[in-house]
Amino acid sequence: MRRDLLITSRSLLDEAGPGALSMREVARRAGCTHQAPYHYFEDRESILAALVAEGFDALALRLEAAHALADTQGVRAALMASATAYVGFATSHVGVFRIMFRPDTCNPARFADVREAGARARAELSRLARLVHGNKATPANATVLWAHVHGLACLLVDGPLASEFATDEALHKHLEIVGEQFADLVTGSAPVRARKRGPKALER
Amino acid sequence: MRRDLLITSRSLLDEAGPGALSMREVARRAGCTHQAPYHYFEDRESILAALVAEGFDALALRLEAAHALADTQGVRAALMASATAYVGFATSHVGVFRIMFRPDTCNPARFADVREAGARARAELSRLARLVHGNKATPANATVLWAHVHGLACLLVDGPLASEFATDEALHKHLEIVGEQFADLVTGSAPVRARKRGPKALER
DNA sequence: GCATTATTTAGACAGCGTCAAGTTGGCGCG
DNA sequence: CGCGCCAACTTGACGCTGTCTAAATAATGC
Repeated sequence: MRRDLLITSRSLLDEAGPGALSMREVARRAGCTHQAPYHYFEDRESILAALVAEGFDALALRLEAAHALADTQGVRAALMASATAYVGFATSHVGVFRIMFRPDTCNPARFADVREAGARARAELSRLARLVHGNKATPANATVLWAHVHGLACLLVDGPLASEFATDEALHKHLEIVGEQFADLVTGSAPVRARKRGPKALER
Repeated sequence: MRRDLLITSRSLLDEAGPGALSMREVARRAGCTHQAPYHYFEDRESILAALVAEGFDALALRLEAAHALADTQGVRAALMASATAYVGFATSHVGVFRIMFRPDTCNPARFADVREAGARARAELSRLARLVHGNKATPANATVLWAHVHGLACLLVDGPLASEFATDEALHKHLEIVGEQFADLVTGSAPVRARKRGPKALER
């Protein structure tokens, strides 16, 4: 039943946003009385917290898988895969992603499991920064990296960019361009010598 | 009175988040009955929309001022100032910034002025991208730029990074480091040239 | 002074989260 | 079997919310 409530809640979240997720609506859809969910969740926020924690875990998992590509396909591939993983998670779990970084909707201070799952995801990003920058990696490197993928995900999920990339193909194509550019940026000057524009790249 | 309601609303938003901004609480603080605000705003969302539109305008203004630095202090300075302006706006207008990119709280589709103000702010970012990348600027350039500052702002405002930069000095210091790095990244090889070749950086 | 309009008020309604208390059904134990 | 017990769930209430309707007051133009 607990599982049922969570599934119901998630679809509610995806369909109509956190504002539409009411204790009573969840109960209604789950086919029980308005008070039944209180046996599994202390309050409304606890339902959201459970979903958020799950979300962070899923995100960490995706990032981990992307990281693993480094062995077979190189650092750059791992970096781009990570970016795609982050953004991909956001766009395919819109409802949950939206509230994962909203302390006024789901306050991590209240939920240890949210904090822990969040830390796992974050650690994965730091690990990626170390992969990219080697021993010289600083916290700022990780921040820049995180900020970039997070910003992209936010803008896509919350509209401003989404309207321009309605279809999945358009989105994917753009992700590749931006991802390329992003990889260039994060890896620093390295791609300049490595990539397409050739020698001329140095002077422009 | 309309002004009064907006001011009251904004402080409410800053103090306790959008969830605490109720039509009735605003009325209470403004010292009128619970129905009076309806004469100036169609519904609750309209109050938020008015604040959001103001927010986008203020943001555009800040970005414009930062952009102007390009003439006297160079492109790089303008770029860093823009980043600081964006993040600075977010951290000093937390309440409003939080809802500026939340379609489920303030839906731009409903409010033309929100869309227009948003477009102005966005145009300012595109202009910045053109400044940085010259004629070769692509939409992707602007997107990368926007994503980066936006991500940074979000992470700072919504907690994950805020906890690490409690004091203003710490934040400012970090912003400089990240800003530097960010400027390096976005300008691609430019900073390399700028640093090594000096004055020639101006020629472009 | 009067009519019209802009403001503001009062009251009602359904829906919300949540507290308190009651009901049901299954399990171990004497 | 009867008993207590505990978990799962129901029922009913409370004050809060946004918003509809209608009435009352204040301001304005003639």
